[in-house]
Amino acid sequence: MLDIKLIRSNPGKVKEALEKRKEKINLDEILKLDQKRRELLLEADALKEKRNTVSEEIGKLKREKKDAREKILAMKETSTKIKELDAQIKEIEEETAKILLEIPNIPHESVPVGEDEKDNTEIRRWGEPPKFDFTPLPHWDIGEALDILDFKQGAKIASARFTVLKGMGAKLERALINFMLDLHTNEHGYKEIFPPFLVNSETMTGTGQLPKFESDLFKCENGLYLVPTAEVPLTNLHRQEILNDDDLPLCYTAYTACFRKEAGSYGKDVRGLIRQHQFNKVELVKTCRPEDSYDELETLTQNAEEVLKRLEIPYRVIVLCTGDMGFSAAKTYDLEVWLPAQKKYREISSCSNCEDFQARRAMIRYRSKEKEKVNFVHTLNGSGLAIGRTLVAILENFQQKDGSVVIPNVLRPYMGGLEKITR
RNA sequence: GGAGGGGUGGCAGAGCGGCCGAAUGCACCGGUCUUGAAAACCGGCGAUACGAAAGUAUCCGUGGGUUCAAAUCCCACCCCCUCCGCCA
Repeated sequence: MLDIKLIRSNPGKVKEALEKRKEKINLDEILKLDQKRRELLLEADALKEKRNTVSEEIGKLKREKKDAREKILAMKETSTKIKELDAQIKEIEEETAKILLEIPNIPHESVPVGEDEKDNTEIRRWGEPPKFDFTPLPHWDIGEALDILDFKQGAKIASARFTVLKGMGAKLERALINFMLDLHTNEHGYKEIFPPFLVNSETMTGTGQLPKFESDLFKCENGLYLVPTAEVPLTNLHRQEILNDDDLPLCYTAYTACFRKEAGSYGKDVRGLIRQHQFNKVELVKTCRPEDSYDELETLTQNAEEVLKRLEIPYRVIVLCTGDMGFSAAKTYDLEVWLPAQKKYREISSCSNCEDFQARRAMIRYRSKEKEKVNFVHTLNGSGLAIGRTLVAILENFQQKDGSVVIPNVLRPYMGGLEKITR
């Protein structure tokens, strides 16, 4: 959520920034509402002040057993007027909130301006794409041949975009989760959290999934939603709290299953594990002081990169352009892994600084030691990493001519010492 | 699912419809004392909105209602705790 004061004081700049995201938003209406609200507030406050003083006088008269009927009658009228004004103010505030909750974040000045993914810019590359003396297969072929991925069974027991992992495939998935959590907790200083996979609508609103993106979410009949990412529960852990300066930054990591409807992605990545309704992910979330957030974004991104380095999977880092960024983000780095069968880099992690956008929605604040002032924190999140896509990268990059797949060194302790998955 | 109890400031915990934004304790901040710290003593100490400021208004789980006036009375909902039932 943007600061209404920012919109009020600098509507031109806000509009310009939002246009960089190719977002057409009319700020006139919200400015008009804001103006009206302040006028009504002034009027209502004056009447309330009057009511407060007169009510006190009435109390005094009554205690002295004097007649207060005239004042009471006059206040009855004032009270009615106040009620009317309050109702109007409330309506305007609801209307304002409705608009404000649908406006995306303003991009950071360092973000390249662009239309869509073709305007994202590469920052760095790591590792060499492997050379094969045979035609590398896509992971779905490798997985089915090894009998570790079963797309048919997934479709049978659930629907399309669900997959069953079997045998060493299931174990590899589990190994990846454990390896990543161990790395982030033991070496990167994150605290491990195991949150609920279902959350309420306030929580979804706090991080920006609601109200605008309800159609992307699975909703239960009791009103709870399945989490689309652990970013949601982790960031909301401190919703409506005022945090202590000394406790920042808070660094959390969590494994959760993630659930997405993938509405609007018909025909995209229909084969394989790339785009599923349910997938596993280890997430990184930081809550920090505003002045630290861009440094924290760099280290968070490096923490995610470290996973790929240890797994020896080639990747590149790109910075998303203004037109390709998510709703809540001010700046986003994507990590993309090399997939030999597609001969392409594909997204495996997205690391964002949301600045105070989510903090303002979720009312996450901290008390600054020096200034003795309450202020919004900045929130960051990143995948560290998406498990299913990491499994894809391993299958495709470490495939052998005989159809087997070599297990990356760091995962072997998690696989009971297994070096290779064979039929 | 059934029965009972309860939601007040960072925490604990008072609160006759008007003198309650709210006692008190702890925590925290500043000061005195001390070589330094602790203790003791003195002082300060919620958030939000509007406003240049002074200030004014609002907030006692949430939403409605009664009243000139609600933390306090009424209604609905949510959450927590205890007991019973069911269950991994």
